[in-house]
Amino acid sequence: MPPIPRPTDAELAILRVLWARGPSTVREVHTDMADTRTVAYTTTLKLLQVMTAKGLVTREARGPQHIYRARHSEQLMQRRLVRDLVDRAFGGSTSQFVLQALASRRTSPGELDEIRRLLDTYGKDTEEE
Amino acid sequence: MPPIPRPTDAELAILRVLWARGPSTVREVHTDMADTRTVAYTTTLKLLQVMTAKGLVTREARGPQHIYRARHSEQLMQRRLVRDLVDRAFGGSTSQFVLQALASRRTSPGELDEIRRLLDTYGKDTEEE
DNA sequence: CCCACCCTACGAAGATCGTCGTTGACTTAC
DNA sequence: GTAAGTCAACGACGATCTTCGTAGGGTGGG
Repeated sequence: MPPIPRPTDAELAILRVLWARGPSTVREVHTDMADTRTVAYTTTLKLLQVMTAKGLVTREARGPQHIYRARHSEQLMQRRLVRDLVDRAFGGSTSQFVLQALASRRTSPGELDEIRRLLDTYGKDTEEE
Repeated sequence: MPPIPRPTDAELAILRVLWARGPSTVREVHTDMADTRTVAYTTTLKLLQVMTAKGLVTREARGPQHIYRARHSEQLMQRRLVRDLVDRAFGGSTSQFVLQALASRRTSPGELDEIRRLLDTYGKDTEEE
């Protein structure tokens, strides 16, 4: 599959650990997720194997264990997910999308300012497809 | 299931038709979607039956056929989907979310202005769920 | 040497999803 | 009244997702 598949919920949870920790072993990913969800070690392992086959992560052997790392940056994957949702649920309208994002939960004045700042500094770059 | 389930891709496509058309028969939904995807009539019917069981749509009999309507407004469902994605992929950070939304595709100056206007007029209301 | 422990690999079970064929009921046209 | 068309219902199949048990290989302690 040349195109990068959309990660499932469980896969996304693992990716978030990898983005936060950087390259990690299965054990590290698994213990890091134990706070939230409780699954068997082999479940995490299997997920990572499947994700490797899908191209969502890469791995390299180090001694007896493997080091996994997210194949795509967090930002790039986030953009993909956002674009996907905008297309599927908003007919491609970014402004409608942002509107519902603001309305989806009470946004703090601090975050509103942050967003305003983003809007102002936005408009120059469009790299990294 | 008391909580409203997240619609799947196929279900969301049907919901979009219902939101655009208003209450509709299976036939109407099906022919309306024929432009995009081509599936058998019974597939659309089955989806609508499943969605009725899930509580995503309601239906009422009119003569030999049923009239289906989306149970929740488009905006409310959009907010749900957005909140869900913000939680799953952005750790709850709305500003990061909006940033990637802007970066996800080239946003036209018109839309940027529109978003700015939304930001200004935002900050008063916080009703509805 | 053998036991405990860690690692990967693999298969399989159960659930959900999308798809469609078939059936049976009801209407309408001849 | 028979044939054609429309409709809802249902079962089933293949694909995918998530979960876990089991097996097998390697390493270290006693």
